[in-house]
Amino acid sequence: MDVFEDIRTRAIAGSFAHGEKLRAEILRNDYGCSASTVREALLRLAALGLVEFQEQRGFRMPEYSPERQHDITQMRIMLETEGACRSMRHGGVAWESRLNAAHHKLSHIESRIAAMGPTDELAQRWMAAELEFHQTLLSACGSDILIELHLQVYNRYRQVKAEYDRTFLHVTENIREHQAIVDAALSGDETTMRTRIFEHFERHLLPGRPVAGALAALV
Amino acid sequence: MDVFEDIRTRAIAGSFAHGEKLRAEILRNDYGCSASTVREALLRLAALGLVEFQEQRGFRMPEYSPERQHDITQMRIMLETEGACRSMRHGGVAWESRLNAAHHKLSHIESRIAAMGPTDELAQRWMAAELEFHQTLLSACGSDILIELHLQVYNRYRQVKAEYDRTFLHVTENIREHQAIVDAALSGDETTMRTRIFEHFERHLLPGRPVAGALAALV
DNA sequence: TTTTCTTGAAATCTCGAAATTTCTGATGCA
DNA sequence: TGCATCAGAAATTTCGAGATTTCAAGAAAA
Repeated sequence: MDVFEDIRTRAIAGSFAHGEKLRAEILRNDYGCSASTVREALLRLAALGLVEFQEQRGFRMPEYSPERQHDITQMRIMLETEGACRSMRHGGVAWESRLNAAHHKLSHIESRIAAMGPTDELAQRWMAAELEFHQTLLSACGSDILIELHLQVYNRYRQVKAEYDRTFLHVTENIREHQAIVDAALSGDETTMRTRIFEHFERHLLPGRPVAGALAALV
Repeated sequence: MDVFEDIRTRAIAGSFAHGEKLRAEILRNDYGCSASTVREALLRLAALGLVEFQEQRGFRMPEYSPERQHDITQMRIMLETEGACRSMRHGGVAWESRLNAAHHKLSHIESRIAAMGPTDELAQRWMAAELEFHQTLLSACGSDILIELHLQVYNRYRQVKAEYDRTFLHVTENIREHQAIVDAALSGDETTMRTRIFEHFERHLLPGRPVAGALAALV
């Protein structure tokens, strides 16, 4: 079993509490491997910001704070607007149809959740489809490093919002907002795209707080 | 000795050739520690993008390509304009004077290099002062994650430009461009700041290539 | 009561050897 | 020659034990 991948998933899905200590000696039991192997996985997660590492003091989950959520959300808005706008320029029809397909898959899952409530299996499929949609949005931007940084921020976002996600309030709004983003992509207007992405994230920002540079014009 | 820190410095300063293989068994000799300790350091560097890691195939330095340089430069422009503009809003006089001090220190070193040529000791001090200046630029932006991502990108940039840096062509232009950025900070005009940062990096972008979203307006 | 010291327990980090996987190049076959 | 196969060598990864450091609780001092 891939220890790194599995711990990463758990760290994102909220299996560990905020601030919880992660002991290699304990986690090894879940995987039947040595503590060193777990330690290796944790070190890599730490470098991605999903786990905190202090020398001689081991690993722990990051603490939750509203400021951290605001900060991460702002960064997602920034990276996704930039990436989406670049994709609009260089992606062409191929990109538009991939985006459409990703949205279709996602909204299908979201409708079922809205109708029958969130089962574990649906929640898991939603996680994958949500990531795929947002990655498709950036996929034609032409910048490897933008895509890489976005994945880092996306993972941290999921981690912060883990328990929020499980409730699936706002599914209906989500469907509408995602659709609005797809429409913006097809319209070809970058300002519309920026606005739509901002609106998608707006409710996760702290109210009454100054908003980022390039974003300010949208408010 | 801190193995991680030292290998990081070497990876940035250009001690290793592009594409060179990094064997833990070899590097351990430089530090008198076990291969596992070196491996741990390399894993962390890999997660930062300074070293490439492939499962069962070890570590190697990233290959150089003009596209990679362009990509990293664009990302630096994006993150630094964003960070600098936010700092201008929230930093106040305290930030302005810190920026002034950092620039003074940097330009002092740059003048000496321009006059007497780049000794090893001056080059090392330049590296530290250059980083400090650009970090000071972002230091009042209020976003931990922006600062963290910027450091990642900055390190990759240094790595890509390692041998270029050692020549110290353009020292004179650098002094002028850094001064122009400080002036923009004092003027309080964000558009000026964006332009100045773009001009500082312009010569490291590929000519005749479409430029990033928010940047396009400046060209 | 509060602070500092001591000390045993627990956690973290390092190590070298063993297990596993990949690489190399030599051999055999078409 | 060109291609597949198969050792042996080399590199990578895993492992558990031992060394080092931190943590926690109680005793001594202020």
